[in-house]
Amino acid sequence: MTDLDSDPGLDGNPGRAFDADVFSRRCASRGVFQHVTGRWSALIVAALLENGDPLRFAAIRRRVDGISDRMLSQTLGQIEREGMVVRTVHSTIPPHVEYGLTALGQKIAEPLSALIGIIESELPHVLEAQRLFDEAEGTRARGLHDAPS
Amino acid sequence: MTDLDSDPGLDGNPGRAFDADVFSRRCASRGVFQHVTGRWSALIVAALLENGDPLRFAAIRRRVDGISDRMLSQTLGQIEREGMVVRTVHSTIPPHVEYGLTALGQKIAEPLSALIGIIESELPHVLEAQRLFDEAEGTRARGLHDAPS
DNA sequence: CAGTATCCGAGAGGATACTG
DNA sequence: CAGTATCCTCTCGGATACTG
Repeated sequence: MTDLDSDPGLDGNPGRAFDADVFSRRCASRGVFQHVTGRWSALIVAALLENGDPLRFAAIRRRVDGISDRMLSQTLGQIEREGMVVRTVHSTIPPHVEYGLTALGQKIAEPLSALIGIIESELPHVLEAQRLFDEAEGTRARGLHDAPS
Repeated sequence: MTDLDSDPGLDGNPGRAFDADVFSRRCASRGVFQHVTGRWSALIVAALLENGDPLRFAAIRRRVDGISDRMLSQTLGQIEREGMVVRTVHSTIPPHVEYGLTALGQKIAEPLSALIGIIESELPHVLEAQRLFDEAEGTRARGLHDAPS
């Protein structure tokens, strides 16, 4: 369970096999999962995976449409801390900073990228489902929705 | 791009191939992506996928540790609206309601489940990366972190 | 059992301005 | 260019209480 309290080995033993469980509220993996699936993290790592090579700050901002400087900086810091991206600074003027995926970052990014592909291709079905659902909203209270007994 | 404004076919044509792009702020797929990767949706559909069969309200609440009645109800409603789960009511006393994945829901759940598996198995590495990162915080301002010029 | 209604606080996140 | 700092808003989501 990898409890945050009665912790059997969170302290520096990365080789050990944990029985991590994101479904448990107090497992550390839950927090990591929340971050990864956060508003911006997923899009950023997916953008990096899709690009293949490292990207510069401004390039990521351009690709991840709608993100603010503040959130980009903050989110990059977070996923860097979690070992998913590496930050490389070239001390030139003007500064040149690149962000690239680590091996861990790639592993994480792959299912996210797959998810994005599925959502994009299934979007019409989702929109249609929403339309049907909302339409049925008006049709309420007239004996429906029951499973056959 | 599937703009929400100059919309070329969001109105009831699920067969048509869209050029949906989740990286575009105004593409409808962005919203769907945000919902799917929301705080609870991913855990719920993953729980349903893992279980195989439909689950009852209380069973999901038990599995998705920490979720409140309110958020479970709200999130189920949302993903039902998006066509990922089906709600089946058996009009008995006490009421018996089951939630099961649709085909679409399964497609979505699969990469999420894969992501969960990766995070759980890589958790030790993430924790170690965090430790190293935080440790380096103190080691600042002494000429480091530069890429070789 | 399976929800809905209401209230409320914390924090995610946007806008703007400033810096190395 | 690549950020940080400050402020402020607004949504998410928890607690609690009630219903069919």
